[in-house]
Order: sequence, then C-alpha cells, then structure tokens
Amino acid sequence: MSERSKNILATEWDLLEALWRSERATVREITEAVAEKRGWALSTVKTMLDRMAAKGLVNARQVGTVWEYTPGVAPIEARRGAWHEFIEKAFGGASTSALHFLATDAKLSKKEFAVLRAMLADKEEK
Amino acid sequence: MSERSKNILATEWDLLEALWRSERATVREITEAVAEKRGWALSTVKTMLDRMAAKGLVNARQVGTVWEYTPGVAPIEARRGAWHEFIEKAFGGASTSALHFLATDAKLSKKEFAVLRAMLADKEEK
DNA sequence: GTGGACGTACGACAAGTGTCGTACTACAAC
DNA sequence: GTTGTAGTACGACACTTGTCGTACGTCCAC
Repeated sequence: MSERSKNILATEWDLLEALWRSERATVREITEAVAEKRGWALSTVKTMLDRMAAKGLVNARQVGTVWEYTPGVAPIEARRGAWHEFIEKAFGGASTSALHFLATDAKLSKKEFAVLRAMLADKEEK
Repeated sequence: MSERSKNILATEWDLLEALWRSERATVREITEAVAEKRGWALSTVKTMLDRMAAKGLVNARQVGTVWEYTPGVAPIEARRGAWHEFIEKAFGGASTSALHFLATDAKLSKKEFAVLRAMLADKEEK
C-alpha cells in the first residue's frame, strides 16, 4: 500500500478519492460517489478500476459474485507523488524554486498565506 | 502570450524551458538544447513544436526558409497553471489543504523549510 | 549544373486515455 | 421453472502522446 511509481491521472484521482472515503466499495458505489462530478457509466468506472488495479492503484477482491475495491495507495503517498511530479515538470526538480514560486508568484491570497504561516509556526514549535 | 487553457505535458515543459532561455529558436537549436535530457530526433522536436503551436503554447514564424519559435506562454503563467492543476487534482481544488499538506506531510527538508520561512518573512516585510 | 547539407512536410505507428455498449451470468422472487 | 435485475466480462473506438522515417525542396560551393 505505498509502491508509487506511475503518475495518477486526473480521472483516477476521483475514484481514489471516493475509495479513500469509504475504504472499500463496489463499482456501483463508486460510480454513485462520483456521479455529481463525473457522469460516468458503470462500465466506464469498471474499466477504469480494472486498469487502476493493473497499475496497483487499487486492489480488487471478488466477494461472492461482486467485486470490491480498496485503495492501493494511501492519500499521503499519492499527494507526495503529485507534489513531486509538479516540482519535476514545472521546476526541473528544483524544490526550492518551487517554494520560491509559491512565496512570490503563486498569487496566494492573504488567507492562504496566513494558513501557511500558521502551519509553519506550528511546525516550528515541535 | 498568456491565454493558458490546457495543461502542459511533461515533455512540452522541456521545450518551453529551452525557449524561455533563448527567447526565440529554431528546431535545431531547441533539439540541441534538450539533447542531454532527451535524445530526441529533429523530426520529433518539430512535431512537438507544431502540436504546441496548435495549442498556443508556442508561436511559429517562418523566416526565409526556416521556422523560428517563440514561447507562447510566460514561465510564470505556466507555473501558475501547473500549481493549479496540482491543487485541482490532488486536493480537489482546496488550496488550503494543499498548503496544509506542504507544511505537514510533504516531507520537506529542513533546508526547504528554512527557505520557505525566509521567503514568507521577506514577503511579510513589504 | 550537380551534389551535399540542411530544413520542411507529412504520414505513420504503438501506447495510453476516456468512454461506453452489449452480450452473458447468476440469483432472487414469483 | 421463468423472468427480471444487478453485476461482470470484454471488446471497441476515437483521441492524444511519444517518437520517428523519409521523401522532397533549396541553396551554396565547386
């Protein structure tokens, strides 16, 4: 539950999100969970889940006649991967450049800055 | 030179990077500029540039018999787009969640934290 | 005026994505 | 037993991406 290698596609994030919330779910459940955001057909979701299972992004287990899926990656791992991908492509891997960008050019709102400062301060205390 | 709509692909970043450095360049120049990182054939680079031109990521101009390319997006814009894309897919658009993640789970090094704090402090002064 | 060298144009192709439709199975309810 | 109904299996298809090869035009130097 942590071997991340390949990038997670935008569409896959949605299914993972649903799975992280319920920890285990069937195709139907997942389809319903993302129905608002994505009006996917059952077969679409099934296909995606199968492909994701092949990549290790989810685990599939047949319970009786129904398939049940569980996350194959933890949210934190997935997000770290995304952060990495972000740095890699937009900053040639230079994480400090990325942070510099965030502090100066990302157009964060006052509120976002406040949040960030508070968190850093918090972190510092420990 | 700023209408960003579609995501920039990892491979496209490399060409843009080269263009941002030279401001204008030919296929050959760009191919050479990325030769180390990507052993692309001329035709590969040409194809990519054409596709990028179609997307507005670069501008193409024929000078005599040769094509010359210039960036179609500014680095800052491109990076903002990437940041947005990152937030969108990994945090469902919740930027504060993303910042929270950075401050707590991104596994930044001490040095990276230092950089971030310094920058925020710097920002605060103004 | 002829042969390179350089550059372009264009087609091609295999993978990967996004998105189903549909035929087939199994089981509960009548 | 017969018939829905929910669920699966599988193929399909158009598009995008990654990556060329190659045929063809042009212009310089001999």
